[in-house]
Amino acid sequence: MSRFITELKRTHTCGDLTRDDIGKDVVLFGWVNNRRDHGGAVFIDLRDRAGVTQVVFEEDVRPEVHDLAGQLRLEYCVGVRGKVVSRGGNANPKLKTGEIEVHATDLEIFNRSEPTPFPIEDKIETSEEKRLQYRYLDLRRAPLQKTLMTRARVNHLTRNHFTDKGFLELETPFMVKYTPGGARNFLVPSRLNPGKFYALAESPQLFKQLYMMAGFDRYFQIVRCFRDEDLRLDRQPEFTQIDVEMSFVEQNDIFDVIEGLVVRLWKEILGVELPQPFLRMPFDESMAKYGNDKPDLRFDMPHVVLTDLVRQHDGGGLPLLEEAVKAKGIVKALRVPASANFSRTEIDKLEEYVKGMGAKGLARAKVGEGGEWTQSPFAKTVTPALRQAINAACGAQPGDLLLFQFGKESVVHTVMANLRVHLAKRMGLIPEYGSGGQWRFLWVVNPPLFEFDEQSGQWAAAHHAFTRPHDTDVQYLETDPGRVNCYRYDLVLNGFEIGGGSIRLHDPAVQARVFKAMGISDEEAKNKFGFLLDALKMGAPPHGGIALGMDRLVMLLTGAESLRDVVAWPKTQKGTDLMTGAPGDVDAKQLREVYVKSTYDPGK
RNA sequence: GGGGUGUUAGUUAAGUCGGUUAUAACGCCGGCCUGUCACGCCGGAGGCCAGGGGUUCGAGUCCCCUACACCCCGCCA
Repeated sequence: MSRFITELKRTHTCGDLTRDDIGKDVVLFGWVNNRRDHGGAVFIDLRDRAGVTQVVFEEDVRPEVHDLAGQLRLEYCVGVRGKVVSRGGNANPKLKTGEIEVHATDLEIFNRSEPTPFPIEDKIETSEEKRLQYRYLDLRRAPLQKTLMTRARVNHLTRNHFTDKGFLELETPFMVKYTPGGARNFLVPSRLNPGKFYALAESPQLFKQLYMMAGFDRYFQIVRCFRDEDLRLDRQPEFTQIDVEMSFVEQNDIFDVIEGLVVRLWKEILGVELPQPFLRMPFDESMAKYGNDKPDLRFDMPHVVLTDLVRQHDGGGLPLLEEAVKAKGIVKALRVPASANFSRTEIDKLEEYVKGMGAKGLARAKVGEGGEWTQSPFAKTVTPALRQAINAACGAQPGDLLLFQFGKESVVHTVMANLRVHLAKRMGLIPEYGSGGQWRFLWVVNPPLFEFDEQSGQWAAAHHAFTRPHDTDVQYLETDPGRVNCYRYDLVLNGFEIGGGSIRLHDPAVQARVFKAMGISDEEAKNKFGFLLDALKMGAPPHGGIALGMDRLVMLLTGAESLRDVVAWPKTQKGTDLMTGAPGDVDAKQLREVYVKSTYDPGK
């Protein structure tokens, strides 16, 4: 057998060797990244996760080793022993190790490789389907290796940060009792308890609060969470949170700790000094100017709210807008500067784009030299007064294009929020992916505690039922629930929500009033959250916390195009694993064992 | 549940107005080559054009359905 591994231990990685190592006898392990066979000399680029080193096999040194080297092909896994030699005038400046090469005296092929389904190169154009099917090959590629190494550093730095600040890394169960509200849970049938189910934890929320009640004071965990919801570019069914909870704190104390972590990560990983404190923006302002609670502030282009203006002008000759306002809808405009120079075809495409999000259309107006509107469904009927008022509100200049949405608030916000970002990408204000080197962090603060749920006709918790209302708003819990704002906060970066949390409600009396406002009876509350309500009654400290989306942080730190590029083993948009075929069938016996019967009918 | 984009050798792409043998590059196989690093040169193999149905004398190309992947809406406190 070979002396490699047992006797010949690895002395260096493929990224280590420099001019300082010339003359050394070294042992390298790795994969054949490229080969160039010149007959009498075979050149191999040997790759491991640290880098690439050129290895030379010369016929007149060790003929049998040279012959074996002739058999090498891409992705063969090999061990090499040889001498480090200067490349002199043949140095390759593209390689970290480019000043040297290894003149091989021994070679072992640990394993040959069939031709891989796609090349193991930094930039490939292979379909993501193929990449996910052979994920272990995709992960051999340097960009993904770098990303996962960055991910490991984020984990490490996070543990250091919180440990330094006196936090305890404590664990919470994944298999928990189903609690209503929030994300849909994955269910796990209980074999020992027929007909009963566990839920996979969508977050450690309740348990971390209970840690506070147990007196642990400062908790953190880098923890997997599970949500059975539809996937997106930035959403996976299992994902990782940096989960934090603290006792005896207010909102600002949470911000300090988290900003400290983020600043540290950006400094250590990117060498970027982030300005502190991060911007804080009220929820209402974010909704008005950007249409959502996760604005991308790398560019401006705010929404212009025209609802009141339309009302003041009694519709101003625009019956559609008048109707929208009367039906408690809103009217918004977006000013596209003349320099963007959209063609008619492009604007028609924009209209198709917004229709896909539920818009009825995309009303527009081109602003003329005298402020008049052309190419607009509103041009003929709008009163000059309203037109001028809208122009002024938008800051419209001749040649600008105004885009309008009106109607139901939620639709207008969704459409205009997405349109704003879509236009910015088209106008080159932000890159299609990645940060463009701009890091616009902000805290979105003071959102309402409740949302009105039209389906049930009830006020429902906008976030969760244990968020602490502002003390000054508690008085409106019974009379005007929509007016109650709360200590809830989201950390936002470049249009992505990368974290969210709240100060929790630790006062059982206020808690009871919150449940009442949501139409939840004492009995119902006890049934659903009894253990937590009990805990609140026995010396619960004031506490609050936050969870950061660790995968999203890494995605933004590395400029990855999607969460799938920062998760080692991700799921497809339908939640499947193309490599293993999960989720898969189980046989009838397994189902009987857990007292489950499938109602799925493949014929339907 | 809805809207959109895509699917052609192992891989990435081309394929005209529907026309007879579906091209190319990389990879793969065989041969040559001692300074390459996107090595080079000569030769070769490789295709259920995603699947099903339809229109047609004739379909990779036109139509319908399905599957899968991706982006978005809904959903995700």
